[in-house]
Amino acid sequence: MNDDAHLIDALLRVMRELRRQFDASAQEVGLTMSRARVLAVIARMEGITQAGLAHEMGLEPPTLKRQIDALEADGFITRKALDGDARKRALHLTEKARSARVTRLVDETRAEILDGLSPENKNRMRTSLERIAENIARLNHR
Amino acid sequence: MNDDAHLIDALLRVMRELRRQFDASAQEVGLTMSRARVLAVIARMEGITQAGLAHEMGLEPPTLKRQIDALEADGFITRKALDGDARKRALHLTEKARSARVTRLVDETRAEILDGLSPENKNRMRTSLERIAENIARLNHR
DNA sequence: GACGGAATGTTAGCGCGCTAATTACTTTGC
DNA sequence: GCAAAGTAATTAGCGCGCTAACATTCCGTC
Repeated sequence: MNDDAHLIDALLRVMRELRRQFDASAQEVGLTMSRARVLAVIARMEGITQAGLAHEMGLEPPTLKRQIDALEADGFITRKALDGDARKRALHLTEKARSARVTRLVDETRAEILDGLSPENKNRMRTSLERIAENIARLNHR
Repeated sequence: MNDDAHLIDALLRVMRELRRQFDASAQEVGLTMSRARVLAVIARMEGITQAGLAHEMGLEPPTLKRQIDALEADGFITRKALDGDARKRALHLTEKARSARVTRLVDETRAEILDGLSPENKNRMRTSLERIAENIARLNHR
């Protein structure tokens, strides 16, 4: 009971600190944690649409739109019109976003944050998180 | 490597969903997750100052100030001047905040979200989170 | 007792998540 | 072929985290 509150407190606190640290690192290349994550997904799925990206990341389209605007303004990505459907816009990385600096810095920061966690612990954590996600989904559909 | 990215993605996603669900539940009594957490800490430490509360929760004072303003405006807490120090202001719950509805709803929502996680899994998660927090702190002081 | 530094709280301004509502286009069904 | 329904992207507006900068009040030292 009280322990449960403590666990959720710890989760929230760690997530805040994680974001803060990641943002501080990402600042070196002109990014934030959220924007770096957007780039990472586009790198995996070049040409994806905004709706597709929002679904892939579990974000709402308006949230994503602002990141995409900022990333485009800063020269990390481009929006291209699609032939078949005038509503959709395909997203692509620029050379700037593909540069080793960006990807390496993100990878290194992530590794440092998870340093010392055994694969078993990571797997257990993933399993617990999935369970929590299921619980929330169940609550949601009721 | 890629698995680490997946783990952090899962963490971020679950935290977003957790906040969304908690906010939806808390709306019934006119609260949000963040504000419910503030009330919970004040309940444990009646008369705490804002700086003390910020430290206790790991939040920055300006972040807390807005929650306190809102909670005071909505009649959940009161600010009282302290005798010895004209800078400090002590925080107290009102009867409204102490009502069973508020505390029970928060407890129930938390329990539902963590339903089905064994004590061992919760402990392992806490341990892993502590490790991550240590890693972040180490990065920070460098 | 006056001065400089520390602590408390506040203000201003930004990033990132959300929902609700709008616009433009596509698809479906009659 | 056209109206209705659905989909992609956008706009507007809110909550919650942050940092930077400021006023006020204490406290320690001289």
